[in-house]
Amino acid sequence: MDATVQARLDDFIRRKGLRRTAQRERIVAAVFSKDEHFSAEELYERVCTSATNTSRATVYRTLSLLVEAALLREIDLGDDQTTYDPNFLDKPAHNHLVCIDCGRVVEFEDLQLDSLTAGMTRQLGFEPIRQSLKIEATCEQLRNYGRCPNLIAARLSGKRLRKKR
Amino acid sequence: MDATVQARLDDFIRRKGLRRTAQRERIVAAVFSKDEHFSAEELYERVCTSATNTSRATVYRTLSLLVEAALLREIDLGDDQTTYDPNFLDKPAHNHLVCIDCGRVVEFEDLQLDSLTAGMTRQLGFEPIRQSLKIEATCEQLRNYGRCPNLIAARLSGKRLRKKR
DNA sequence: GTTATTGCAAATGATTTGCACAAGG
DNA sequence: CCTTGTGCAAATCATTTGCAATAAC
Repeated sequence: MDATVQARLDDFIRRKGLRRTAQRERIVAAVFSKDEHFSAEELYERVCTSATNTSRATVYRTLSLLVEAALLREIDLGDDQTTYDPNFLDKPAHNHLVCIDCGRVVEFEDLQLDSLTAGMTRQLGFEPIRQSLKIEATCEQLRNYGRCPNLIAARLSGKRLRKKR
Repeated sequence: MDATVQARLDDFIRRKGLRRTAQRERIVAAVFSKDEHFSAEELYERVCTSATNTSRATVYRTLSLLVEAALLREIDLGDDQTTYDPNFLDKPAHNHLVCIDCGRVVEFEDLQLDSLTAGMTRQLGFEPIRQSLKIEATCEQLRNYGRCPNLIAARLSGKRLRKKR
């Protein structure tokens, strides 16, 4: 876990008078151990091993705290569960490309995009706070070569691709 | 209801071998009677008067059909219900600005934005299909004058502003 | 007459919450 | 101690679904 995250977290805990518990430590560690997106359920599975008992309720409650502390962002990828993104402290306005075919999610930033949308927002009489661009696309690799490494990897790991109700 | 919508709908009904029922007619009429966004529940209330009986299930089922027929689009405005947008036949890639303060939703298009994102998508190895930009912003009017006509109107009509769980 | 459609009520599934017990400071 | 945090199970809430009754074609 990054020092910036640690510092911000300590500050948040102090300001809000929160307590340090084993569950929270474990959840926070799991959240920031990689910088991939995850769902609450995926996090729960990472954190609730046979040895350590952590309930879903606590996972959800801790996630809310981290979002409130601005250490984590909620994003909507079009499925029916919230996706959390631990990887944006140094990327204030990042956007997502979701592949309809292979499920890959690509994160990107673009200054030109940001200034374009900021200008539009002000023109409309608002002050921009946050933006998210979601691009849905198809995979050229899959179309041209009939296969895509990501799709194969996803199937092997049983990862959810897109679970629309 | 617009002739294009009617034609597309007729075509869809024919192709899929669907039947014309009183419920569907009523729902479709309600959907396209204005070009405002709505939730399934709002539509249900518009359509289920004392005289005519229409169940939520049928409303949901018809909404799915209309989305499948590409006559309606589902959008996510950050609350916990799907919002439907009947007003996009002539606006393929429209985007939304949601005001955190006054709840106003402004729809807009921008060709520059579209070509920018299309270029980025292709560079990443995908073919763009659909995009949605959601900008969250604060209301300058409210900040500068202490009030915003939209907020007042929304409160009077009891309209949902942002219902985050 | 078939086959699609409806309404109802029950099911689903992610998330939240009430509450009694446990644990941090 | 006193208050915050936890786990559990029950509650929510939008949406979906099974099924028997009904209505298109």
